[in-house]
Amino acid sequence: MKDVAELAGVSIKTVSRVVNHAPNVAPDFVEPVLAAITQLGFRPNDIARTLRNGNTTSTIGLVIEDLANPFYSTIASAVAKVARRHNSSLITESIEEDPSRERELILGLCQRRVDGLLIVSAGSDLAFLRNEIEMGTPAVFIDRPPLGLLADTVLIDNIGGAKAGFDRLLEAGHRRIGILLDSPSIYTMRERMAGVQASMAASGAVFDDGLVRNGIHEPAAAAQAVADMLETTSPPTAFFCGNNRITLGALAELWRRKSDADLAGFDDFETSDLMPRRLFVVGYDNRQLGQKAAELLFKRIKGDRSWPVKETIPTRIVERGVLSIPTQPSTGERPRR
Amino acid sequence: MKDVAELAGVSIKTVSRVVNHAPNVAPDFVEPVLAAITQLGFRPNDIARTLRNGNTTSTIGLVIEDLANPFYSTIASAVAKVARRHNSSLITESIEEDPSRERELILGLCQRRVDGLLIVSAGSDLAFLRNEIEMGTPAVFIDRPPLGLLADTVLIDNIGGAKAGFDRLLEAGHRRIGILLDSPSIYTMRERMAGVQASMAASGAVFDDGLVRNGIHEPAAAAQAVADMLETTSPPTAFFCGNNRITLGALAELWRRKSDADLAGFDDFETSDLMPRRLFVVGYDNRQLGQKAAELLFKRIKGDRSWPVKETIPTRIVERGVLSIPTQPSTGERPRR
DNA sequence: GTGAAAGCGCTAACAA
DNA sequence: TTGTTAGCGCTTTCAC
Repeated sequence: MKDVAELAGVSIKTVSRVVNHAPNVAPDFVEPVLAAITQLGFRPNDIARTLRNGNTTSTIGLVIEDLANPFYSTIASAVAKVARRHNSSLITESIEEDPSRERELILGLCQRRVDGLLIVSAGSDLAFLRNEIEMGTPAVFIDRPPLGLLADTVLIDNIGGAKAGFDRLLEAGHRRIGILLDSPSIYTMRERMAGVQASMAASGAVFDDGLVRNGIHEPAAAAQAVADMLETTSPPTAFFCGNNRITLGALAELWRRKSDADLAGFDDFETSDLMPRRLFVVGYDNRQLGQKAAELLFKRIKGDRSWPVKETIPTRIVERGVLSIPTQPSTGERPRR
Repeated sequence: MKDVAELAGVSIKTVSRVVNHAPNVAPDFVEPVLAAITQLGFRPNDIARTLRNGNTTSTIGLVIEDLANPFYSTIASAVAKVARRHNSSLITESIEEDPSRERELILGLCQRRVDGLLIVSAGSDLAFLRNEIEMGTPAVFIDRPPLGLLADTVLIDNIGGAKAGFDRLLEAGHRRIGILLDSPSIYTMRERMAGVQASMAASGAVFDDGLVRNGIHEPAAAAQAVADMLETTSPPTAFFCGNNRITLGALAELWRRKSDADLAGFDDFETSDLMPRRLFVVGYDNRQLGQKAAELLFKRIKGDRSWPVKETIPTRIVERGVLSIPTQPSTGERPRR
């Protein structure tokens, strides 16, 4: 910047004014400055600018498990769109398989002085964040409420959705329904299991421990669980899956075995209407999770200090599979995921 | 930091040393400093640190079209993993539907002083980047070479893959093959079309303009194109699709019409083995695109000034669809996409 | 082993 | 309207 000023024969401050399109600069000055800028390839340094201007970095941080999972990438996409509207950029940190890293990643973002945080928590204790929030870094939680903290949260209607999905299987006449879930340490899994139990209670069905499989973290494990259960003496006639990855694994295994066991799963997904058999999915607008959370966050960033908000995204049961394909293809319009 | 120093009764510099785990600090000093840090909730300001330390932000920038598309989010995930290994964070900027924004997004990242850039170019002229690269912000290009610039690039074998895919349809006996592509302004589409033409040339097939549809940007448009072509007087007996989104739209429409037209498409995708009919896909390791590019970038960041490199990821043809499902479910292990 | 002072690149406040 | 000065929060000389 000093070099530009020298080359243009003006003061460093004038350069600053030109760069920032300040109102009062003599037109005679602006031109040589611009020339010098291009000649020297000068780019204003946002780092220095941020340091000077009270630390608003125009950056927000997003903490998720893994961008490769469409659930998270859809959220990230929605967040990015809102961020852009607010002239903000997005730093994404992936926890991947190691929840213990959650804390260090979040603190790293705080050190970078992001304007705010969006967190799909892996479940670790987030009490330490209270300080950071008080120090001026607001945080909004997505899909799972924070542990040890009261803060804005955007959730899916897990209980209602799971109940409705399970209801559908009961309505179809099933009485032995296999239940496939990821680890109960995950909030959504506990909630969805509660929804299943609510459905059972309402219908007078009897809960059978042997029909529940936990800790299923990938499709292959779901397939294995389905295989195991189908080979018992009294196999389930239907399965309820706790998320989309489990649904996919279960579906593949059912197909492979030419089993006609019914299937319902939480989460819709992009190609659900092209699946080779009927299935019920608990669908919702995945993008809304990210969008609403980001909008809440920017309200906070702008100074909103009102009481923390909890929003819940509604769900609906949809029948999917090629048997239910509509007359006009809808692949492009349905919420992805 | 000044406050911490005061509270701990030491100099500001000592605080700095403690925070940075500097080698030579008297143990007597470190403890009260740490106490003061926790008491005051002090977090070192990375912004200021960066400014002082010659502008290495430990951040890289990724410019893509949209995280909601699994093609891009898989790349982003792979990049994030490499970045983490190098203690770097990832800022992702989405061009979305407006390629003219590419330049401004890239320059914005330069102003933020990212250590390097990873770009899936939307095709605008990137000559301006030469300056930035010379000024010390290396850039690596993914999936499409930069326009007006020589720089590291990681590509897919588009021509070879498309040729092999088209060959497969010809081998199956098809002579009228519909070709569905996104806009020819996209590099990969031109390359893949070239691959198709190479296949035709090798087999002596005659090129028919009427069998090509361009500018298909979403599944619904692909479905429409398939519908149109099937209703002509001499409809194609097979379709070749330029990318995964087109393949999905075409597949949905073929299913809806109960058409047994054959299908081949560039890009594999997560649920391809659960599609209700046979299809051929041009598969490749999608994560490698991001991973190799990121590794190249970090080499550059570390000072490698050797001649620009061009890497090509190989492809292979795979038959997908439930008819080809293997004995053991493979959903969890195949490269996604 | 520790501290004082200078400065990273920029801009707000003030002076000219 | 333009330039000078000071300082954002930190770290790096270089004395002490």
